[in-house]
Amino acid sequence: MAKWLVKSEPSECGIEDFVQSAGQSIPWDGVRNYQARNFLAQMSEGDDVFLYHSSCAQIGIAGIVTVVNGAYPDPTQFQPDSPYFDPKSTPEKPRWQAVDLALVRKLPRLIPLKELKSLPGLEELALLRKGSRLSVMPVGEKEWHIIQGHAG
DNA sequence: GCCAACGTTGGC
DNA sequence: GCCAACGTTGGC
Repeated sequence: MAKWLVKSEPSECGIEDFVQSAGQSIPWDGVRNYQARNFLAQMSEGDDVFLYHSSCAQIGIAGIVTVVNGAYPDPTQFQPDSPYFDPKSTPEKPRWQAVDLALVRKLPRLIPLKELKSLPGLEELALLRKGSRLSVMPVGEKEWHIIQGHAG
């Protein structure tokens, strides 16, 4: 099973939203970057995903979620009122994808970005590469275990 | 708020 | 196809 990491501002959708959704899935929509979209499309049911909090007071990995529904056309691209509306996309040829995610567990403590940067063996992690703005990215098995082991 | 890095757009 | 201008991301 593949492993992934998704970024989100907790004010938009963070680990607390998953905790409060009580096992219900949350649509992961609004991704409007082609590289991120391509990774979304590769997600399969049962894949595990790190949830990363960005642009906030406590930046870092906050929890683990899982893919409960693989990629489907992101409905927000067809909604004129949505901030994610894309007039160039059509239902016949949808441009953007979404997946459904649900909580696995909130980490006992958030792993701060600074700490991730200090961990040996994470040099390949796209998250830590300079200038990386990718919001959906694969995580290697090795990196996954390093991070999860560190989370305790 | 600042600013570096990046992605996208659009004129040519 | 090139590339400058612009908008966005995201850490600090």
